[in-house]
Amino acid sequence: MSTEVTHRNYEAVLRSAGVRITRQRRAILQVLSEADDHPDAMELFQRASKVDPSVSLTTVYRTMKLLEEKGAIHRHAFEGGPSRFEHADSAHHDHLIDLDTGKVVEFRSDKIEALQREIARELGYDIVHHRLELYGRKR
Amino acid sequence: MSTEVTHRNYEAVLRSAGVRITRQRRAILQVLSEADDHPDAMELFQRASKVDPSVSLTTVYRTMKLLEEKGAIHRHAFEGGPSRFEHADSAHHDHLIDLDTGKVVEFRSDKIEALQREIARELGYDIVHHRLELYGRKR
DNA sequence: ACGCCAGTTGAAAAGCGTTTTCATCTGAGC
DNA sequence: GCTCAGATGAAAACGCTTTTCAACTGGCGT
Repeated sequence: MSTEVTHRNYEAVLRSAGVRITRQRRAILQVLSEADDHPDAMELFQRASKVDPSVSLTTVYRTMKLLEEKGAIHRHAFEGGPSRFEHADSAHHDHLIDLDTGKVVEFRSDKIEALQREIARELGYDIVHHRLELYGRKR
Repeated sequence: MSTEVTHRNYEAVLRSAGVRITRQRRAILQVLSEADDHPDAMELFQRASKVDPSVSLTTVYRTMKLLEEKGAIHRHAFEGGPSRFEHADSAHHDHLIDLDTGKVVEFRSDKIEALQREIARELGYDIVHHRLELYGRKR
């Protein structure tokens, strides 16, 4: 199923980057492919430890850095907390963070994206990337 | 002139918060009121040190925290760098960061603001605050 | 199968920006 | 001037992340 495929994709990314597929990395990639939330390094470490207790937090950070450089994952530094990671294969979206629960909701607005590009152009710039985060509370 | 007025405003904010106006705070407030950029704590420390060498980095942090709590300044944590501060008295705006120079350009879009509120409402949320940063390069 | 060795590992230390601790000082109301 | 809660600087602690380093191992060649 798709978990398997995604998993293999991560491995393929690393393999084609010329890095070794170790026991620890396999555990981290599995956890990563099974995650449908936005885990931070500590959460990934705890989940991966259950798959393979030999995984260290250091290696989680190293692997995330690798995957980020290869473009396989995205790193988000939401306000006042550690970096959170998510698959890069999904379509672009921004985030709404629930201030009470910490829950992260994804959304997407082509209108806003277009307006951003327009504003940047007026200022004489091309956007390389952006960060749009809404912090709110349930009505 | 306006620098004086702004300076006095900061003092008034602190005074009405029941805190003491010390030599060190006066130096920091002066530097802050003369700044028209987005300095970080280290930059404020260096500028304030010239006004009064007895100012410490610790006190800069403490004073910024105070002013932030009182709503007199805004703190921005742009990607991969220390927090940067700016006066809170200007109208709301977002930021475009020049990836080559680090320069920060302010902009404002009521259309984007309205779309953000609309999106949050559709998701069942009220926005408490948001973060919109464009990272780009000169065309 | 086996050896080799560059790449990888965990543990510990270091890094970085920021906050906290603590003993000493000082602003500002009397 | 006195007084003392509040402020200070220096140093330590903090939280997250990266780096160092000696030991280990994946995966190629044989």
